[in-house]
Amino acid sequence: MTQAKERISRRGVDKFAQRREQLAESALQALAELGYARTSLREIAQKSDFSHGVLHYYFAGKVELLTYSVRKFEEVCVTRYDDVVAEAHTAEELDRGFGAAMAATLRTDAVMHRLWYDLRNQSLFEESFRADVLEIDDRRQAMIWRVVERYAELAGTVPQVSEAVAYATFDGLFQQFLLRHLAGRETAADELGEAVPRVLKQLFCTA
Amino acid sequence: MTQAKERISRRGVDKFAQRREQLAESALQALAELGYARTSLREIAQKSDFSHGVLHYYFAGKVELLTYSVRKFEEVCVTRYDDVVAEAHTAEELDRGFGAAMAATLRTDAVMHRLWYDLRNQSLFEESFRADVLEIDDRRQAMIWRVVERYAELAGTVPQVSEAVAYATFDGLFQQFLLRHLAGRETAADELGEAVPRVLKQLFCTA
DNA sequence: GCCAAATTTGGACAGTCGTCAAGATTTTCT
DNA sequence: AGAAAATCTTGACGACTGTCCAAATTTGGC
Repeated sequence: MTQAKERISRRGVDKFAQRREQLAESALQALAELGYARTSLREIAQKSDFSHGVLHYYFAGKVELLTYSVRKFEEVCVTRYDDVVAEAHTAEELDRGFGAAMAATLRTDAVMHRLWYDLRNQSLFEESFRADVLEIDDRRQAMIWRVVERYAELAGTVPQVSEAVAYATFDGLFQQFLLRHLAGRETAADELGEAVPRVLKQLFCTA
Repeated sequence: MTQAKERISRRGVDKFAQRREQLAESALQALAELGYARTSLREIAQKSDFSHGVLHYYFAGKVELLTYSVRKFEEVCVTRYDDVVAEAHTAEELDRGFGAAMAATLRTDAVMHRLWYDLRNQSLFEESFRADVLEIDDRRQAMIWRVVERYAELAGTVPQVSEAVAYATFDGLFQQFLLRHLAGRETAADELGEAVPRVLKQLFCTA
């Protein structure tokens, strides 16, 4: 019997925590492929190199595994556009770059974002994930706001909408084109990349 | 043995179809409460006055029941703001009314919209609902566009965004405040009602 | 009121699910 | 190398799922 807390391997790396990472990775893989409703512990184990029983050695139960996986998911999700912000030197560079980055995300990471929306929705029904989901959502909102603020700086204007509204706008945009993209519309990513700069500019319009 | 198609009762009303409606209603009730992932046929039957076996008398299986229910759901969902459009005589009346209507929807029908987002997300994983979901989404988009067009008419301007972008914007807005609302933030509906008119006006800004 | 058709019930079925624990295996330390 | 601890496998459990069906019940035409 081993408690999770007091675990230090000889070489200083925590092997226990390492396995948890590894299993959470497999969990995310299964979730992204199948969706929350159809992902079982046995499916997750099959994506890993272990048998299904091992999950209860590293996690107290399904909810802890999934909660941990959601937290891990966060890391990929909340810093995506930061280098676009860092590298842009003009407002036009920024809005074009932002649009291109979102389009690229849609093209390459569609299934991961499908998972994100699925988990966020589950949090509307289940209390368990809600806190983590809200925290991730806040950090995504902050990520978008960094883009908006940088644009304001570069263009010498001030945003006319709140942080929440700016995030809701781009998130809704992405989700909409994700739906179209996964439904097979080839042009979805291009359309998104084209729409984003225009919407960004519009956030600064004085009505 | 009775086939569904050739069924006409004495009084002209189709009792078979009536039961299907009734059961689909119970299905929607269960789905809205529990979410797609946790809704079973026995749960649905328990919401109705029947036993679980009857579902296979009126529907070929679970997917047909759910598909039928999704279609029924559509009716509630795609004409919600039409009277706001009809009654507004000035641009200001329209944007205020639209905001108030969305806020009211958030307050009274939060669980139904939670269901809608859940089903739309399921369609990203399962082929079965996708066609119906896309059709409903198109009609919701058209509903939003009617508001935008009417506003253009009243204000004497022309919208600067496409139909898809306009819909994505308001849908993202609603979804974001729905999350906050269901997470317990009391002010969410008010904030939404306040944000909507401003966003609507901004769709007409020439960047 | 009778009989056949339509409808409803409740249980059985084959799977799958999360959970758990006993035993086999591997790793680590002396 | 041998003992102890950590790790992994395997099979079992009770509960739940969608599906199907035989029997019970209700309905409608005569």
